[in-house]
Amino acid sequence: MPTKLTKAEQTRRTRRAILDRARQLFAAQGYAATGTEEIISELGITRGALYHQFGDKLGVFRAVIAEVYDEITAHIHTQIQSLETNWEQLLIGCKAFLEAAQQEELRRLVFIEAPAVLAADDLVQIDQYGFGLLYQAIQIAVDEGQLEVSDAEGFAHLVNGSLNELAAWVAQSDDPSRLATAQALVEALLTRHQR
Amino acid sequence: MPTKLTKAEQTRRTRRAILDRARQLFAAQGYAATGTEEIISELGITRGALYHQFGDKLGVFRAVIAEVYDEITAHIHTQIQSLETNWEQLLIGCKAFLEAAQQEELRRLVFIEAPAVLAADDLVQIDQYGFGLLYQAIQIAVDEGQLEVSDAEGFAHLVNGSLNELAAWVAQSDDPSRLATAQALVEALLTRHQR
DNA sequence: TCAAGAAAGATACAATCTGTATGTATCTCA
DNA sequence: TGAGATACATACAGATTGTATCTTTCTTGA
Repeated sequence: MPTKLTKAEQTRRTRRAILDRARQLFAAQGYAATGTEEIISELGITRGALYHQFGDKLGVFRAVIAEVYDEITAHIHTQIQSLETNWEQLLIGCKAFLEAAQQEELRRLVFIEAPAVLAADDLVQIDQYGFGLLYQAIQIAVDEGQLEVSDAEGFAHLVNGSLNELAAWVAQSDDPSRLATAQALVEALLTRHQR
Repeated sequence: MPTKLTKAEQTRRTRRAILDRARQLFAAQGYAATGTEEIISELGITRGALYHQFGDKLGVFRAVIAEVYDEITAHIHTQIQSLETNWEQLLIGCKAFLEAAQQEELRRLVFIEAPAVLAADDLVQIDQYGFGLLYQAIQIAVDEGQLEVSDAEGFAHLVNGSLNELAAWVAQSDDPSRLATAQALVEALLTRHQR
C-alpha cells in the first residue's frame, strides 16, 4: 500500500523539495545554467510535477527569491524590533542586513541572478519592500532632524547601493573581520551625515 | 563583380555590425532572451559569420561589454585628465561616472546583465579596471590625509556601490534634475569623510 | 459509502536554440 | 600563379523548455 498522503501534504512536500534543490542550484550555477531536469533529477519526481506546481521555470525562481527575501527581512526585523529610536533601528537594521547577506546561498541569488532574471518583471515589487524599510527609516531621520542630506530618497539609494556592494565584498572574502569592517563603514556613513 | 573587400576590412565591418546590433538587443531584452539568429537577422549574414568571428554567443557578449566599459572609462578620463589634485580627480571622476551611466543602453548591460552572464567569469577582471581607478584615488586621498576612513578598500566598495545604485536611480527617472541631485549626494559623501 | 470530479503527477511530443561539422568562395602571399 | 588561409554559408545533432494528454489518487457531496 503506497502513500496515503493528503493532497495538501503531498503538494507541500513536492514544493519544498523543489524549492530547496532549485535554490542550491540557482545559487551555485545561476538560473540559465540550471535545467529543470537537473532540479528534479534526484527528487523521485518528473518535470511534470514541477510544471504542475510552478507553471514554468521562472515560477520556481520567483518562489525561491520570495523565500530568500522573506528570510532577510525576517532577520532584520528580529534585530530591530526591540529598539526604541528610529536612529537605532536604522543603524542596526543596516548592520543586520550585512549579516544576513553573508549566507553564501543568498548573495548570488539576490544581487546577481534576481536582477537579471526578473529584470523589468516583478523584482521591483519584491525589492521595493526591503528598500522601502530603509527609505522610511531615512525619511524619518531626516524629518526628525537627525540626518542632514540634500535628498532623502537619493540618500536612501546611496545607502542601499553601499549595503549591497559591501555585502558582496564581505562575502567574497574569508577574512572573518570584514563583516565588522563593513559595519563600521556603514555606521560612519550614517553618523557623518548627522546634523 | 561582387565585393573586392580586403579580408581585414570585411572582418571589421562584420564585427562592427554584429556588435552594434547585439548591443541594442542585449540592452533591450537581456542576454538570455536574445537569440543569435535575431542578432544577425537583418545584417545580411548568417549565424555562421557570428560563430566564426566570436566563437559563441558569450564571445559576442564579452566583446560588447568590453566596448561599453571602454567608453565609460574613456569618458571619465577626458573629464579628469586636466585636473591637478587627486581629490578633484576623485570627485569629478565620480560625477563623470554618473553622467556616463545615463546612456540608457549602458545601464542594463553593465549593472544587470554583465554580472549575471559573466558571473564567476571574467567580469571581475573587466570591472576591476574601473573599480581600480576609484580604489587608487581613494587610497591616495587616505594616504594624503584628506580622507578619514576606517578601511580604504572597504570605503572604495561603499562608494562604488553608491555610484552604481545612484546611476540606476537617475536613469530610471525622467526628471532631468536627478543627475545633479545624485552628484551632490556623492560630493557630500566624500566631503563628509574628509578629515 | 460511493460515484463524480478535481488535483498531482507521468509521459510523449513539438518548438526553439546553441554549437559543430562540413562545404564553398574569396583573398593573401610566397 | 597556385597553395593555403580566411570568411562565411549550410546542414545537422543535441539539449532544453513548455504543452498536451493520460493515469492514478484523493476529495466531497448526495
